[in-house]
Amino acid sequence: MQELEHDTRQEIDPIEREILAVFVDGVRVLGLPPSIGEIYGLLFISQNPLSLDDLVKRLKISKGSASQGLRTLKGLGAVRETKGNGNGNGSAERRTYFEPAIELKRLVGGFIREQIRPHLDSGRHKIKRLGELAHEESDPKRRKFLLERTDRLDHWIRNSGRVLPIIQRILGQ
Amino acid sequence: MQELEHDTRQEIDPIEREILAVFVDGVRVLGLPPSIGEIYGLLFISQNPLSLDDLVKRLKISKGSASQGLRTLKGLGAVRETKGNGNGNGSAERRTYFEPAIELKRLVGGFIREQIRPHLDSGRHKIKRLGELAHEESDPKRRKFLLERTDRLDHWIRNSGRVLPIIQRILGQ
DNA sequence: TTATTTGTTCAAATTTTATTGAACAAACCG
DNA sequence: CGGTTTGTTCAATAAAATTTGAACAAATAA
Repeated sequence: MQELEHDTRQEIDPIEREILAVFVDGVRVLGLPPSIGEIYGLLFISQNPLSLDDLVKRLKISKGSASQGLRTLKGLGAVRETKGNGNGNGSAERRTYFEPAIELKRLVGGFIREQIRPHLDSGRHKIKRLGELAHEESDPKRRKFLLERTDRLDHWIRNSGRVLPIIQRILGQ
Repeated sequence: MQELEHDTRQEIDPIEREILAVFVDGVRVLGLPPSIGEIYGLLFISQNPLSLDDLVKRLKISKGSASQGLRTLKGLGAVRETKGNGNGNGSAERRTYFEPAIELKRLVGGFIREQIRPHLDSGRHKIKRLGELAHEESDPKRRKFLLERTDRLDHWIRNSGRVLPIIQRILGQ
């Protein structure tokens, strides 16, 4: 079957290249790999949904990278799938197309859910356990000190948890 | 000169080991290397200030790592120097000792100042430039779309900036 | 049925980041 | 002065994270 054109020029022009760079920098701050910044960035500046294959061709990355990157982005709620005719004509299409979620609220929510909450939760558990261990310290002075410090850690975690919904509320406009 | 004992036992016991692990995990989330988590962690659970040499011996890390880690932590405002007699006896001491800043407010403030603000600022500049580039796009439809998107990026950055002082306020108790 | 398209997985290769350790400098001591 | 202590720097090395690409599976088509 003949490949139809649908805004999938091959080359990435200079302004696109710069936008991608901004996203690569952005996701690095969040602890995500460059390929994810490129994938999300290209979706962000594309007027039509793109398929995995489009990403591979235009970004010149491997299918493996594209597949894993899309999985992560889906997990973050940062991309949506639009099954079928993403190419705009009426033909049947079984390929999956992707478009970016561009509402900051949604992006932040996904990041908090996937990357922050799990760490806070596991942190809370570990610190709870630390408190128990501290109780077993034999030297009373040392025990008091350790309990003080584990208690402080506990406060840190609690306060961090409290701040998240507020962040979401402020960014959700 | 004879080395005096001042709570600088050589070995790290199991509870200390676990606390260090919590800090190593914690700083990884912030994009900092493990050695920094270990250094801050050991200071956090020490009842006396420690010298660079104490860190090297107890954590079994190189002098280079300890020196660079301490520099980063100082830059973040996460450790303070206490020049001179950190060992508690009255003897003259020219070695520098370090203690951790344990107020969450201060830690968060330092992190925002050193790691978040600079990225937001450079992001703002890059995005401003992207907007200018988008104006030069020749295809009117494409230009409109790109301006829409760069404008959205601009809003993201602005909102992110707005949230920081609020975070600091909430965590500052 | 076989051939083709679409996408996933994961071991190996690559790239990036962190750590080491030796050379160096500065400050103090005798 | 020479010797020692304290700490920094940075090129080389080690370790960790990312990316590739080939093997594989599932779904459709012929």
